[in-house]
Amino acid sequence: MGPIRLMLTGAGVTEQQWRVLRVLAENGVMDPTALSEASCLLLPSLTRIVNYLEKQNLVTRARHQTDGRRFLLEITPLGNALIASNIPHSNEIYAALEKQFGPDKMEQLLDLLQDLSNIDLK
Amino acid sequence: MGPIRLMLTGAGVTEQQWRVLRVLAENGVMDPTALSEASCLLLPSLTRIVNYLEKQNLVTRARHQTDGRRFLLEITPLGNALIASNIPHSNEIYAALEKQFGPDKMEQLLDLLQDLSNIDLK
DNA sequence: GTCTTGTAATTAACATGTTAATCAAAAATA
DNA sequence: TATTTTTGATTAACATGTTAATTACAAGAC
Repeated sequence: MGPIRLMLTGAGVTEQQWRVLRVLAENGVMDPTALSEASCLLLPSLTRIVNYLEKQNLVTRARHQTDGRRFLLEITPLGNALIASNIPHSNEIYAALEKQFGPDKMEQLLDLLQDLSNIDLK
Repeated sequence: MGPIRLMLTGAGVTEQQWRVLRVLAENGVMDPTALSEASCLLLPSLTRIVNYLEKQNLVTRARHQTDGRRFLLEITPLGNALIASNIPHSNEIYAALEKQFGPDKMEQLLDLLQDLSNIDLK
């Protein structure tokens, strides 16, 4: 995935940081558990990533109003700007990949992977 | 992949260490470059893994006779014993997965992944 | 209300992923 | 042959993956 890596290097974020920001941009406020699920990251990794993104003023962390265990994460305007200025290029790269691979094959592949991940051995 | 992780924990190795040992058991003597390719690891990761496996007396490292830059890696009898005593269980797990997923779908999936990895987005 | 149990998130410790820099040895070139 | 270039492997630095332990708070049971 060379082109994607290039785009991310230009944006100054890693794959995982990009994924976290993109999910937050799409979903608005989320708690760490939901965000980790949606961004395919384990909680310990997400904790470190959010710590870093918070220092860069790309996301904010606030305590939940009623449940003192939970936190609420939200992307900042700076974070949204980073996404907005790179998402077109990102989408172009994905579209080019899908076109070259074949939209039909892409759909087959995603279906098969979904089926595989639903398997519970035993 | 819970069952595989369980097996590996029982054997006392990680996924990557297991892969390196298995490839060496199947292919005999290999240099780091070939081994990294065959075990899907980048060279820096492989270097660390081989360092560890060498300390555990699971592999040996020797200089190449004619090319002073290269090394020759080989699995030890202890390493072979580790593989031999766990490979039957490993094969059972894979067979169960293939059966539950469907051998036809498994083949389709592997073919699609191979095609995808062959794509070179210019 | 106290005690127990469960849950959300973090921290700790170690292994691997990733890119760049380094080093030694081989190969190519003048 | 001396110089340059290339190659094989390692090291360095930082980010993430992974499992276990820990902490703080919430919810239930008594």
